[in-house]
Amino acid sequence: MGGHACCYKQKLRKGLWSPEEDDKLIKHITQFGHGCWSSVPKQAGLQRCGKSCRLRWINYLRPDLKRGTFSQQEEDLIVELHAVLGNRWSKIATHLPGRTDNEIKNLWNSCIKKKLRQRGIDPNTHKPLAEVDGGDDKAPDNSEKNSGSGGLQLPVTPAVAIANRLPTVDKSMDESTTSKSSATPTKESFLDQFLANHESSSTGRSPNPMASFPLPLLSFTPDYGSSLTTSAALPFGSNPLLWLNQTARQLDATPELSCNAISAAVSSLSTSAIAPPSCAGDSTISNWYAANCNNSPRSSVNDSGGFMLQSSCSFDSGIFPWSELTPDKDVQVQLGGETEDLKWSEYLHGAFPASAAAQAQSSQPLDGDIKGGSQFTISGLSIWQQNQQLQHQLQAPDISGKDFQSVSVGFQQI
DNA sequence: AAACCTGTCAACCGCGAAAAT
DNA sequence: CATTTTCGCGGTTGACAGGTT
Repeated sequence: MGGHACCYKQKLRKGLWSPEEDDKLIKHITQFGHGCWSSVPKQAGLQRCGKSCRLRWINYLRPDLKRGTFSQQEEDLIVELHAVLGNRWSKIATHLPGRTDNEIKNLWNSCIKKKLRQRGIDPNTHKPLAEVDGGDDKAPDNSEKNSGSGGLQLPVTPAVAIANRLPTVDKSMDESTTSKSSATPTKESFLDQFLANHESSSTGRSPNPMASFPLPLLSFTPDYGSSLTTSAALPFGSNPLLWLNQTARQLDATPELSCNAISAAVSSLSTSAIAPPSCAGDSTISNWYAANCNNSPRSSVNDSGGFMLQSSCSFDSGIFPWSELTPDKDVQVQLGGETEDLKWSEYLHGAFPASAAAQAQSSQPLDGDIKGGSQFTISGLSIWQQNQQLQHQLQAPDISGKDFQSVSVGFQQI
């Protein structure tokens, strides 16, 4: 195998990352942002190429990553999105907050494909295997196979049924944020709006974080095992909090509405960030990092099968960039209409490894090429503990409608 | 107990697009 | 406008762990 030209030239390290390297990278990025990736390794003192640093950060070290097993609803959503978007993993990943394209790609190749085949569905075309010649492993060509233009429409999965009704999916559609409004809420308009909302949220700066609620789509996917019913779907434009309350009542009356369904719903209430998992009652990133950021992924996986409730914290949908933060600058934190003053340095102490925080207090940004992409929204971390409580409620195996109502109250507080 | 098989996942590679020069 | 650099994406590889024979 060849290597990167830059790796050859500079004899850079390859392969697995050591904890020390991770530490360096985290410290550097939490202080200065990534800026130009090619300059990161030099500035962080790493013998890696910038590409490798970027990958490590995006796929493993970012604090807003949701780790652990995929829920059934997440898998369903991936299947649905794959039927529409094909192997555009990064696009699909934008609809699953806290998941990386690499993670989704791996899941698809190792798990979902097999499951679909076992159900007699061709994973590439999303059509019954019997109807697919050869069943080869070529990725779907969205603009052709899924457009459903002409020819006999064979029985297909709900996902491809929807996809077939869509206009040709091409790049221009991906980038479009315009949504077609329809007087009658057909499935087509549902999906159109779903995608439009997701596309707008995929920028990380969606004005309406509720726009990416996945339920309407999931409600069409009984074949994939979703336990959601149409009645549990959130109508677009409705108030999610009202929906939560209403669904809470349904829960009491409908115990078969599974916890997973709820988790999938609530997990999409905010698309911007994920609270680090497995740290209930111990809510610092340093602890989370100690528990999760090592080179033994198998030991760091949260196997609860549940989901991680998201806060409004994000490195990508930031309120202010790192470069604008000075160590003792007072920041105002929005908490559901209330503002809370705290010092940035205190905040760092509470949220990051002490060493990184200490360095942050004594350092200034390296140069002016820090990009907006390395921004950090402070509000989410400050409400972390609230999220931990909500996580506890939502991860309970037999969640009740009463619990769900308290979740709704919790969101109102957020 | 050893060899083999299988699944998972982090990381690498090459390419194209976008941005910078 | 051409060239170079940087970034992001999707495909692929290889290490590792656990299971099976």
